[in-house]
Amino acid sequence: MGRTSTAKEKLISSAIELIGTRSYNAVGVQELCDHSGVKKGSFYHFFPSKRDLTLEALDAMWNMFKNETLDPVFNSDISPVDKFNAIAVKSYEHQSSTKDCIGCVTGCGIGNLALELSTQDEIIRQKIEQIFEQWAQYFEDVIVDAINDGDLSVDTDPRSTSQAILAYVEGVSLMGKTFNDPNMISRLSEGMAQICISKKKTAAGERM
Amino acid sequence: MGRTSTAKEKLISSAIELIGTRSYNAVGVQELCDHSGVKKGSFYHFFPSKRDLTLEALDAMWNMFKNETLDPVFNSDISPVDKFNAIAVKSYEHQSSTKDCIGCVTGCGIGNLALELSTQDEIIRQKIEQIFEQWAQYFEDVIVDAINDGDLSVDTDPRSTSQAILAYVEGVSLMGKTFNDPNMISRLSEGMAQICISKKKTAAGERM
DNA sequence: ATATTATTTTACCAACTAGTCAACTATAAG
DNA sequence: CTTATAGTTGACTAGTTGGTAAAATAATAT
Repeated sequence: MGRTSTAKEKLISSAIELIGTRSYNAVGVQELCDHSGVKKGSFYHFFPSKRDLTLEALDAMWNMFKNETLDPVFNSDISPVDKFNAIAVKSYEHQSSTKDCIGCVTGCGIGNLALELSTQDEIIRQKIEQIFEQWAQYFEDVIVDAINDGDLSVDTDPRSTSQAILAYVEGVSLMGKTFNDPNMISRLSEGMAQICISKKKTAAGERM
Repeated sequence: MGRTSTAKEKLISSAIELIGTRSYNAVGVQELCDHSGVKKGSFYHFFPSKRDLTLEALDAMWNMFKNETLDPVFNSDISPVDKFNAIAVKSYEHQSSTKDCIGCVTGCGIGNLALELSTQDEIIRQKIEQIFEQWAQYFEDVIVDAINDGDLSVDTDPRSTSQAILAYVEGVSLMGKTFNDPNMISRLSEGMAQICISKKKTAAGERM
């Protein structure tokens, strides 16, 4: 009943675009509305607050990333290494085309919000924590596979290793954004592979 | 001539504290002044803008980190691995005591500003890029030492490896802040060591 | 002791912030 | 066609933002 609207969806994609390329605090409700062609009264008809929009934008970002990147790669029938490589290639291509398009590397929209808001908004922090846990789960599953296939040492701890890989992915994004250089991302796959290598195998002889 | 003042120093340390635990855009000039016990007119006597304060705060953060953490560790006469371990331990201790003190893990103040402002303020982005380059240089030097000592494969590319380690350090900080858990940082040393391990068969040293 | 200069203070600004509200309008369902 | 309801609109807060201008004050070098 009543009339229908696309305002909510438009606001969410504007939030992804504007907050994603700048920051939460640098983008105001008014700008979000102008960019969406929505009046401020409508904004507050659909969202109790700017924070609630951001929470929904975070969900949308994560779903897009899952559907367009994670699921296609991790559901495909390729080797664990190739899965990491595929993620690295997709990440590079994404940052690279963003740079071509708007002139700057924007990094990971989720990681950006994580650093900006984790100490300021507990609800948003928890949402991002959940997203990161799901994201790391993709890595963990493939690490378990690799251990079972004998491609990785049985000494590898899947959980902490998957978190380390996610940390590395986020760190590389941060470097790419800071240097405004997509090429920073091209080292991603090599580093991910190295993090997987269990230390214990070399404990006897080598120092590092 | 004229009178002397500590206002500038007080403003810089307030900036490090307040912007470091929240964010650039979340902390206003007025709050910086109140926290320093300095009037706004004095603020603009010493700094042309909030951005200029931030630039000086960034310098101060980097110098503190160098003097208190990097130099003591990297100038000491311990093995490369132990140097990485020492950095990891100091990072953990710092985040841990911050959490005890103010209730949250704040991560790396420089990395926080990097993600918040890199796409918005080119001058600040460049300053952080320079800091990261100096920081990576510490890692690069020790990697070269390790190669010369035979502790690391001669195939290791010191430059890209040092950047990868810095990426990992920043990524781990990001995870620690997002999960609000200093224990995230304790995996730091293991990951750093693994990133150093060169895959001996890699074709050529890719650029970063 | 004075002139010089660095610093402090107060009051101010225009633009912007997130958020509110009540009147208005379009529409889908009965 | 009516009515209930979902969505739209524009005007409006109250507080904050970064930044300015000029007068007042304190210290220092001469």
